[in-house]
Amino acid sequence: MSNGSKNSQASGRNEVRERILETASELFYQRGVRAVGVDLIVEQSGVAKTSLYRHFGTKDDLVAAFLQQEDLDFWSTWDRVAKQYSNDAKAELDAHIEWIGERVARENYRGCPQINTAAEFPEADHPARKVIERHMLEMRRRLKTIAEGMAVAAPDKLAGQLAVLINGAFVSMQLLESGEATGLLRDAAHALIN
Amino acid sequence: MSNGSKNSQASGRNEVRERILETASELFYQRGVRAVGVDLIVEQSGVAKTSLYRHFGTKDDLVAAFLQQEDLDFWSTWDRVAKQYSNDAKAELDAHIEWIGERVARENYRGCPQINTAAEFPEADHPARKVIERHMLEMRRRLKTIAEGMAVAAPDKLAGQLAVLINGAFVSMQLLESGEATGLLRDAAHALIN
DNA sequence: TTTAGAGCATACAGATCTGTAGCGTGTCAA
DNA sequence: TTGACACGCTACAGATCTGTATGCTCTAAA
Repeated sequence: MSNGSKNSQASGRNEVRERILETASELFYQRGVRAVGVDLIVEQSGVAKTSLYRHFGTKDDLVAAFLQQEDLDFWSTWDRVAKQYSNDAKAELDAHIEWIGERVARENYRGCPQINTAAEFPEADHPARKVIERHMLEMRRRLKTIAEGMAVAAPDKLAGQLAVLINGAFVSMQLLESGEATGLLRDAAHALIN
Repeated sequence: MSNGSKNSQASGRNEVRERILETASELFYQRGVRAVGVDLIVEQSGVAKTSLYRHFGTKDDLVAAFLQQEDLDFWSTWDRVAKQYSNDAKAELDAHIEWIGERVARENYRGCPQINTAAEFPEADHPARKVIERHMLEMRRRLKTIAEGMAVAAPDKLAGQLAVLINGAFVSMQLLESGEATGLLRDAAHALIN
């Protein structure tokens, strides 16, 4: 029972915190935040409830930490791809569209965590809200940089269109065939650029 | 206190049912479904809890009824607009984009109810799921009909792109300026058509 | 006039939720 | 060796959740 690893706190200093966050992220994403109680997170991560509250204070803060981590991972993938096309904005955009399209087509894909959580927590003062807003603005900012690299007439406008398009792909699993996303996004993006 | 109207069941035969559904819809949409308990709906609609359960069976069924009603209203607006451009697909599309853009810019806009609820209820067998899927497919179907009316090369593909774009607008309040949606959508749609 | 049923009100069962208290144990640094 | 602390475990407080039971009133139809 409990968990496989038997080291209590030997290896990493924040091993417990990470295990909680990982378990919570998986559950929050797959089932929805409000559908997952802290008791379930505690049970599945094999951790004491007191540890969860020591590290995160409240469930709302844990939700914010979840989105913060997702945000970090998302831009980390973005950066890794961007690095390969440092002087070709058009190719960089295509590459982003490709991995995003692939991600959307994955088996257990459940949409963008930021968008999903925004749907669950409308309250403007919820700690997750700040993370979500930052994430959205960052998306448009990065797309604008790429648009500027392509020397289009209105980079900010194109960035907005691309951002809307990408967000649309995140929430349109129901009406896209499996694997349709990448091609659809790419063709749409090219049409918008011209 | 309670409710203004003092007629218990005089006027409409389903007046109680409608009052419950209206109140629930408002609350579900503004606060999120899981955040709203049936007790709150009962209190705000000035109705007995037993009446709620007599009419809707379970909360999940009430959620499905909520989405069904939203679906109905949405296509009702769509049809009213479509009727005015029965022989001009391009103009019809522009008109749809306009009212959708306006809706997205509204003060208390909180996104598409279908998309929001899908984020809250991943379970494939939830009664709301059927409604959501139907709604999404209907969106693409209607856009395809319009695309065919415009005699483009690949109507279904264009319909998919437009549907993704519109869904994107529904979830991108955070990154669009107020009033930016309509113009952005229209220009993007025109670019996609050519 | 009687009867079926729609609605209201209250109370409650039973589950689940977030968060805390109290206590024992092992580790690491002083 | 001793003290600080992170962690686990159990139990619980207090709120809230969905759904049901019970009993009353009023209306509409038979």
